[in-house]
Amino acid sequence: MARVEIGQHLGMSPASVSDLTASLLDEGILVAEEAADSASGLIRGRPKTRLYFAETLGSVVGVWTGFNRIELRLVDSAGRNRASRHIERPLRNLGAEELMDVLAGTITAFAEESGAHDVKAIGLACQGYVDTKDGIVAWSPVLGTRDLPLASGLGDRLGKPILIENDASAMAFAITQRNSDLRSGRTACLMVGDGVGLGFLIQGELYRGARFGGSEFGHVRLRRSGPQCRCGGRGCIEAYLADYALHRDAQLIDHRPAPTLLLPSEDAMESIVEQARAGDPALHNLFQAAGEVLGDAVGILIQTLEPDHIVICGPGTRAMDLLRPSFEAALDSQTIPELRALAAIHVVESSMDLLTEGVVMQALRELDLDLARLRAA
Amino acid sequence: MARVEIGQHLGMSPASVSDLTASLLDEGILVAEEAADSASGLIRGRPKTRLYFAETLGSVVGVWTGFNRIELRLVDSAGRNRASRHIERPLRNLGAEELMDVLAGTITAFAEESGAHDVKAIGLACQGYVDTKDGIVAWSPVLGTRDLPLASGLGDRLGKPILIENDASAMAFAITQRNSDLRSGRTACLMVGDGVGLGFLIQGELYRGARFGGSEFGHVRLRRSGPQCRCGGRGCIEAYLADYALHRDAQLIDHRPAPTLLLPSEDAMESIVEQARAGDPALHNLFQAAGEVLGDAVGILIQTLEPDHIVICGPGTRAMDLLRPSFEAALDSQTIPELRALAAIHVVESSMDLLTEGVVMQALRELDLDLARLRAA
DNA sequence: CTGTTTTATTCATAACCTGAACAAATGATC
DNA sequence: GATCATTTGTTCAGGTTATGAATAAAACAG
Repeated sequence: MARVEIGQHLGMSPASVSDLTASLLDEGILVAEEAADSASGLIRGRPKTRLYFAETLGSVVGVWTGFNRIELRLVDSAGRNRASRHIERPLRNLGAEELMDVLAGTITAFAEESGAHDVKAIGLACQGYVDTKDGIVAWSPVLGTRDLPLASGLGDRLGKPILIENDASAMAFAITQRNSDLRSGRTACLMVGDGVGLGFLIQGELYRGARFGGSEFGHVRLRRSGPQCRCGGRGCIEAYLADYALHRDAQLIDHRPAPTLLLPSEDAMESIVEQARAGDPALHNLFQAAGEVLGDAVGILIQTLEPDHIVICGPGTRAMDLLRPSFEAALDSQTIPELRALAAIHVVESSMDLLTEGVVMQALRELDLDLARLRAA
Repeated sequence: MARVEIGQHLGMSPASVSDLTASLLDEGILVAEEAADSASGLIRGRPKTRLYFAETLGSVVGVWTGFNRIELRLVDSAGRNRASRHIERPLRNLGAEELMDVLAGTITAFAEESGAHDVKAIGLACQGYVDTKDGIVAWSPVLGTRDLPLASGLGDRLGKPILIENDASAMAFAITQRNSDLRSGRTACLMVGDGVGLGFLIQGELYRGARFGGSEFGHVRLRRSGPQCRCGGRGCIEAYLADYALHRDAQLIDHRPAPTLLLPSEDAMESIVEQARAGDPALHNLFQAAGEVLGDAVGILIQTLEPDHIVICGPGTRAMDLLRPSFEAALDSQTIPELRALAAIHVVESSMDLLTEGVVMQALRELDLDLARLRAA
């Protein structure tokens, strides 16, 4: 970003920006563009010199822990992706200490094999209600324990600051960071995949509820006596829309094999979608019911929060064509048209690896703030 | 509030507060307490001298427009209540121009008979989705028209700035202004009365959705084929809990007379509640079903927003004893216990006249900002 | 009457941002 | 290719705002 643009974003005069950036450049925190790329073409005037964060300020590891998978990503302080990989590893039946040992070991091994010796912080996205201030997983559908002090546990093992975030919030953050339109006003990101989660942002900042967590919108009960959900309740939004729910119901319809690793693979889900597209009426009904629930869910969001943007994202968007007719019918039937019209609905195809991007971005931001604090001292 | 307290609230040093308040005292905007009230008792040290807004800076009229009633209140710039009254007047079948004529006439008459010649602004609370920035009623369950430019229409007639707010938001604001606990964290105020509305506050500031309106939570559909709602939909929260809904169903049970003025009076509602308390099983069931819906509604709020405080307010709290058993059962059955435990639930008995207090407070605040702008210029 | 406690004020100072003028770097034009 | 227009970035003096430290003021305690 060039100095003028920074000024416009912050509502500051160019003079101030120049002043502040000069000292940051001196300290090596920022680096100026090598310029002379020319080929700028038709713009008159002195060309902008963009400023970047130096890439030598340390790197950050972003981690997503799923039901049976760990996604890892290494990013340097300039925001460039340095390495990423994922590991199949069931985490379901581990005790608290064991879980943290496995995570710490995996992260250390990943950093080493990526040749990163300057890891400054670790960002972790996980399912459930996360106390983002104290780094505690207050409740999770996949962990047996509750009030798990994940940040301090990993911090003790790795000796680095740990940032924890709900996975849907992390994805919502990544998506809004990529699309500046979504950073103005209120944006509700509904992530459909392994589960259903909501990340809600006001003017680009993640909404925080009590204990500084996000939302457990996926476990809102839509149908009093609906299907079983893994949270223990019945009729939750998730119990219709999550991969595990769709696969469970598909198994009853056509006796396909149960997933080998507890949760269905992407291939297994694709196969359900393909067969439904090919015309299998029972599977088609499955997606019709899911679409209806999605419409009801978005309807609740509109009537309650009246967001400017609603984003439907996550692997579940793979079946959006099958969901759409019943989704739109349900949405229209339950919202006041004048209010419905105020919300723009976006479908963003995104896989789970966007999650690590989200937590990395947040961890980098925290790092920046730390830098600011260091400089102040 | 004393200077020290102002400093604590604003996170400023006493020196700065002293400096700023001195100039405001000079200009006559603030007035210092006459002190020497003594009787302070056990506190050592120099006694605080509280500062108040002068009462000579003009007054504000707060108005609530209901289905068949107009509530009015006159408050001076010191925040003291000067006059209030209410008028029975059906507003339902008026056209836009006619409605604004009636309102303007009523407000002028009220100000005159109260001897207020220094009315500086008017705050108006009304049902429906209100664009608080442009002063437009985008949608309302009681008005035929949509996108009614109420603020500019009344502004033209009265020649004064008009502030419009959703009625539930106005009541929520008044309640949080009275109880400082509710101004920290996130507070969801569910107002049950003529209709059902939600005012949601984050750190004491009203949440604004798209077009700067609030929430139409009362028209979230809880039951797919539930009872008819006045919004045109079916199974809305309001269609179970609002006075008109309870009275409509009570009429079917015991053939009581229809309300004379479209909406049931407080007496009529009291009589239903009394008979249910006395043991009428069908009426008792009515409140049981309503309590269940209230529990589901609060459950959605907890799972979606995870507020620190939930306030149930409005005339509907008159039957809280009847609602409570099914309310708590429904709430517990649909929320994750760990999340349920994070929200404190308060029941605040409040009648509709608290609404005018809410809009007056907001209008006064706007006036203060205007003052600040004037001083700056 | 002196000491303690809390509130409020004074004042020099530091931090921060800004407008205005100016320098720099490019495209456009004749 | 010299000059002008246009946009970016810098320098600098000055204004606003908040602050810490010292001090005064107003009460109670013993």
